[in-house]
Amino acid sequence: MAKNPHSIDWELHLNYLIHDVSRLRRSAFDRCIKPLNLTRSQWWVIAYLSREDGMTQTRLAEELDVGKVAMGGLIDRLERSAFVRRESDATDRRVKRIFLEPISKRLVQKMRKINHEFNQKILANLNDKELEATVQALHVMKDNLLKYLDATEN
Amino acid sequence: MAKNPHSIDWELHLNYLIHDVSRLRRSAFDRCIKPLNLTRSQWWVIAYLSREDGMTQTRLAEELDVGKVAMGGLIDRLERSAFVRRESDATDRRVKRIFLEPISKRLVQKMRKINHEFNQKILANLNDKELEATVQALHVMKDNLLKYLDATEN
DNA sequence: TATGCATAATACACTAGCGTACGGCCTGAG
DNA sequence: CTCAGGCCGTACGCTAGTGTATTATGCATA
Repeated sequence: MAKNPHSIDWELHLNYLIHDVSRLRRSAFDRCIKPLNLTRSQWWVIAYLSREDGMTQTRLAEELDVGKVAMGGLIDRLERSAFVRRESDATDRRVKRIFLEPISKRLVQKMRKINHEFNQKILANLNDKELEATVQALHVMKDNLLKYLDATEN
Repeated sequence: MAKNPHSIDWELHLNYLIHDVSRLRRSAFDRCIKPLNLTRSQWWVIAYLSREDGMTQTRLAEELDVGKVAMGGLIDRLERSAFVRRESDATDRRVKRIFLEPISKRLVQKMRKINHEFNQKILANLNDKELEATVQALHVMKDNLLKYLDATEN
């Protein structure tokens, strides 16, 4: 490993690591909740709805930071599996509000527990100082990225 | 923010951060190389081929840690855009070897430069100590994930 | 009131990834 | 030599995300 953390090797290493951890976490978590017949993305939709039932599709898309089209598809599939239902808004006929079906509400507690246990496993062998430094560094990177995206927008 | 780094809030925070940074980096980089008419995944294929031209599809899939099917599709698109070409192996008629077309070879240097500048921007405002701690923590998380995936395999 | 702009959801086309199944080819054990 | 099992690439079907265009509705303003 190169000594200078700003060398090309370090850059690549860090980027690959972030990519890998994110990807591995995704597939590990998907496997973890497979028995519930849910995907990670669908899990998130239910989790957000559990805190505020009856959100708008567009609002949900913004909360999860995903395109409206992607959210529409997610809700299609969740509706097909009867985890969720669409209801037209009474006062604004353009909007459709998404509500959890009872089965999803019953799942939420179980999902939270699974999520917690999963995170415990993944964050094992890390002490507080390391976690803190990591969170801080990732924050800086995120800010840099948002600045970049903002600057090159359009 | 909770004081105990192993609280539920911290877990969520860190996980969202990793997810966000990975996702934002992906879209920022995609935007960054858009002028080259390449996607990030296609970029990686060319980058790996530039170090060893004529790799097997399966080998490439392993290197990039992606399924053989996904790799096949990537190469389809790269071949359609004339960045690479498939050649049947002389001695083993099952395998197809992938070679860079001259245009890709000419792109590699430019891509490396773009990549380096991009990383500089994203890692700005981070000192060596923070980077080091982050790399180490991510390594631990990656190991935990690999262990988990290995244990639940099948 | 009428017009014109903004917004909600959707349609369409694309890239990317996963899992499973399959045909063609190689190879090693008998 | 044969053939059984393994490997290479691919077909198919699925989830998920992107961007752009479209339709219907709401709303503000002239």
